[in-house]
Amino acid sequence: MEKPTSAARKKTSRIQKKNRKLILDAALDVFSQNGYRGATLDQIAEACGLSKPNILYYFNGKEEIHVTLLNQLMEIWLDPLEQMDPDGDPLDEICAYVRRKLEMSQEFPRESRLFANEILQGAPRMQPHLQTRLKTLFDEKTSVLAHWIETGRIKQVDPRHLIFSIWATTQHYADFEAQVGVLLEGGEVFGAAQDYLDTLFRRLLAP
Amino acid sequence: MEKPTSAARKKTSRIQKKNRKLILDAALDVFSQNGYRGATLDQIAEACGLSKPNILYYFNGKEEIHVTLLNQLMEIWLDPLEQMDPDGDPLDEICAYVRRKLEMSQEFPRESRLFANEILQGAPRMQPHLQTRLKTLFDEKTSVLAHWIETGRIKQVDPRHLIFSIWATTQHYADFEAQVGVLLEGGEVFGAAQDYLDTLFRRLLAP
DNA sequence: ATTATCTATAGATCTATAGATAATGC
DNA sequence: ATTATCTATAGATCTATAGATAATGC
Repeated sequence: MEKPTSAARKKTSRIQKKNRKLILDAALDVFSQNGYRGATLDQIAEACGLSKPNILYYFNGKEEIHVTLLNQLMEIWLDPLEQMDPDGDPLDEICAYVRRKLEMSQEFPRESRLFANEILQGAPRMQPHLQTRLKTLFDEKTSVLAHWIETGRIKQVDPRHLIFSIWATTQHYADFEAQVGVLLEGGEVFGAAQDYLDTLFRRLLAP
Repeated sequence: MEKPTSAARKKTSRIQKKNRKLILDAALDVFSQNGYRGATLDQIAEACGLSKPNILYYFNGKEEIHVTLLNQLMEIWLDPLEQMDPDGDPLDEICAYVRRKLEMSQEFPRESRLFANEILQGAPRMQPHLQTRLKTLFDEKTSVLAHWIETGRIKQVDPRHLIFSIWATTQHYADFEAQVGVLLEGGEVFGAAQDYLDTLFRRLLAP
């Protein structure tokens, strides 16, 4: 009799999977552009071609859609930093990390903006994630950087602010795309950005 | 008989000025945290202690409040870059610019977030400003930077991406404060940020 | 038999206005 | 006389549900 909660559902049919994916993709569009409160189910329904009640058949509400997106996002988001290898060449590892982050801005600008929106609003739904998964990874990798500095393999800098500056410079191209677009007026953006950021961090860190 | 439009109003009484300021300050809180669509007149009314209809006595609607804020913001926002002196010492001028921008993040985080929210959503209300005032200033200052590079007073970089990276790294501390706060857990943030960014841009540019 | 979808609508929330009343400035 | 403020509410927009119907899987 009772409608199965999406969590308790046992079998997920092909249609289930497809429609959930459709909804999440449309919701990513809408949430990343309007923020949580600015987004409406109407917009999501329009974007994915399903009716509003049909969307609520797949998700228990607006918030559940948003939270599902943020949870998925966290994994994608941490991946590039996780890949930074403590045993690799320090400068190469850092520059490869910058490159991966910049590629994420190019390929997943909506995800970047969804994340920016959430943090900008004080991370009301993501703070638990930040305090656990992100914080753990951040501490781990700043230790790696600190060790590289101690052993003289890269120059002295504050590892925490180094990471912040990598995040800031790479995500800027997705989050502030509207501004970058106006100021550069056409032309290839990411190639030049890649060259610039590579130079930036090499000159900062090369011993 | 007709209610004077706020634009056409001739005299602005003391109460006028005070209440408009109260409203704009409250609106800055609300818009910067929730974005345009996420903000409500109720929240603004609550925050400034005036009734909703009273707010609409001073402004013709939600949008007018938002636009007024953005217009004021544009001036504050361009000021630090305008101050960069073509006749000063290049490296000092650039580092002083970085310092001013970082101070803005520290002293005016709400303004930074309001701006970020607007750009994140594709700058629907600010694009005209970007295309005129900002674009003009941007072109002017990238020329100055290009000239400094040609004459060998700072190292070779793409001036446009240099400015982007200054914006990104300095504004990050205001816009992503929720994240920075979780990861640094207390302690003085801006002093260390200032040192780091000074080092970053000196090592990038010092000839 | 279960899963998926639709129409209609309840109930909450929002922007904005109407219309009356209080406070202020000549 | 003009400026400032309030109560009440119209009208639009939103989330979510009820209840019926169609499509799919044994």
